[in-house]
Amino acid sequence: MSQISLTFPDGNSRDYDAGVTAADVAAGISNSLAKKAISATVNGQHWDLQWPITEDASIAIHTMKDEVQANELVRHDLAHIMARAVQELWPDVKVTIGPVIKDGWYYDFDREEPFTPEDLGEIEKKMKEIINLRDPVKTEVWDRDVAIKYYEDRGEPYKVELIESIPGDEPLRMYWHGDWQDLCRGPHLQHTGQVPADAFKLMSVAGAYWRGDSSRAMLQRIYGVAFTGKEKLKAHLTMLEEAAKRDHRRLGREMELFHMQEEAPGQIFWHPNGWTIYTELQDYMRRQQRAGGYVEVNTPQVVNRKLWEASGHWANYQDNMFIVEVDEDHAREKTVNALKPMNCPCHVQVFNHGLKSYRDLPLRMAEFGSCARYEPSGALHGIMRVRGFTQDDGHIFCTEDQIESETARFIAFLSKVYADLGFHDWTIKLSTRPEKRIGSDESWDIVEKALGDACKAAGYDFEILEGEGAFYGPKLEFTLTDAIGRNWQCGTLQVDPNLPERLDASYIGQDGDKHRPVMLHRATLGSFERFIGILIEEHAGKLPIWLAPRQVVVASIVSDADDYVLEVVEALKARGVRAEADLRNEKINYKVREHSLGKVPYILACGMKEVEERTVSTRRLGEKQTKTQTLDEIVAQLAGEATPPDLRQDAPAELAAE
RNA sequence: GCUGCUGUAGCUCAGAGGUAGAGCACUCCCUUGGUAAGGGAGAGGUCGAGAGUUCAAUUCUCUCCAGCAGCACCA
Repeated sequence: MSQISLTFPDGNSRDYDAGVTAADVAAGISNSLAKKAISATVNGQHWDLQWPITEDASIAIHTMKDEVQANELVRHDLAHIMARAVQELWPDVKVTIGPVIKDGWYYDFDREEPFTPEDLGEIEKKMKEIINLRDPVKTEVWDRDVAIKYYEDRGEPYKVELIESIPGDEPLRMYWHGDWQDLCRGPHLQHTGQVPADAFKLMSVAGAYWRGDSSRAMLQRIYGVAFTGKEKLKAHLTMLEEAAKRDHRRLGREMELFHMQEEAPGQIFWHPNGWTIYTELQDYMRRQQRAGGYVEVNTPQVVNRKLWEASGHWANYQDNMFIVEVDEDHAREKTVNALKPMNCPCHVQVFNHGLKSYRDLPLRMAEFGSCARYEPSGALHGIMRVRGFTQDDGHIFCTEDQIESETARFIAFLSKVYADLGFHDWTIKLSTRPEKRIGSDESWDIVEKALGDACKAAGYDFEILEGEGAFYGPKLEFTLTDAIGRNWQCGTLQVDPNLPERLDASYIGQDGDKHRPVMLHRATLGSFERFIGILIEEHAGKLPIWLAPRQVVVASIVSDADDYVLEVVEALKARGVRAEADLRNEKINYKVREHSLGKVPYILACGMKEVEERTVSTRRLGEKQTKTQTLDEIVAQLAGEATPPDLRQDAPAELAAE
């Protein structure tokens, strides 16, 4: 038998018979490692302990201490254990697939009756029994025909379909957890007892389409989360609770920011508090865009279908548009219109009005454009996914040569905005040509390269999303990470030579001929509505003071201080601070509690002592400690702190120390 | 849009085949209290909408609407 050489992480190597398994290798090292081992990495590939190794390779044996591998195996084995538990409880249930996902796994089942929450409890119990059996996990490679016949005989049509979709040259691997069998590419643990029985939880059950195809059967998907230890599960569940506490729908209600009601599904009734955040953010963006060389425009909401036909939206996007037919009794002429789902066609109309010269390019046109999209009902989510929203939209009309510099310029713009808004952790993704596309390969080459080079020139790395571009051009997506680790795609930049063509945009070049400009669609926040949702969740409602709807509440401790409280409020308002008086007949404890829950950044309490000394007792949100400050001092301080970040440097000199 | 669940006072929720209840919030009264809930009284609901079964429906059935979770969608 031939020999192979295996190299260990410490650099040492040893010879083994070809076909040796990682389990044999571990056993050769020590008894305890043989027991503790869960898998190996062989030549960089995650490797089942049972798989034979047939050539020289690097090898590392993993134990539960190797978090990455351990998590994957635990979750993967739990998927099988759950499927086994379900089939032991309900033998008629058909199994499909069960992959590992972030923090856990899911498994899709075909079963007549839905699983109930009580069912989940039973399944969990059964899973723990299976874990305690410490059944060995075994694996074999099967012939295709044998596997298909096996599943046909067992009445598992989904498995048959799966096997049929696996390329013919790939070996089909079977795994057993005890007597229960599943098709699986592995790797898996040594035995079910290696799964920690106290570090997983079944979370929910929901419908999911077979193979993600909405025209196919709806299966029932059970989600679970699992970790390598009990404490980690607990930490995860705590994080979920934290996320629930931050839910912008709940905070929006509690902080009286907005509401929604069934007469206008997917649209927002902004209340004074919420609208303050909105306008503050919009004012900020407007200043940034002016400084960034944009001209601002505003275009119609209700636009005749002729324009949408010309732009291509009527053919490709109609299902998502609100169609507005004007009644003949009320109008001179019956017309069919649509609420604009996007601003771009209207911006081209502005561009087309009057002759444009190459000297006008790049022309950066911005609009806080109110758009309406008929989103599928199931897609709606608070103010994050709505049917009526406003984009911080912009279109840059430029030449192909200017794409790179304009892209670099936009990245710098976006970077400043995100930093001002407190987001320092964000990434760029470059989506390249999809299969279904227009335009020549040469022009795709040029434009994709321009986007990539612009990122590099701006000093940013990017990830490539192969084939994810729009049919007309590649795009950059800007994704930020929030305080609890969630990712939100907000900014975007898309290259579009198509729409100028369709809507016949042109400029006069240096040569005196007409040329076609390229359009860059770009947005920084995406939509104000969604971005405000993100901000609310990012800060758990405790917004930075410049965005906080109510920045200061001045509360009287005794009613004899009321006049002074009003004077303090006026002094703050005169400096542009959003201040309110609370003169209600309540104890200071009550007022502090209420405004703390309302996330007001500052509470200034005034009793007779403050009246006599012309001071206030300052309490910052979340701090127990209060501080006595003179009226002048607190007014100057708050006027400084409440200034938007982009205006800070212009703040009066007295605030420079802030 | 699909599957499942849900819809009772402004909010959070309880309840039953015989036309409703709690806490908080709200209004009024007492209380002027020093940093996360002082006390008392009062007002407030076509039980999501429509139809059906029934002597009787908010409760049971059906349809619709909306919300929640997931899936699909997000040219």
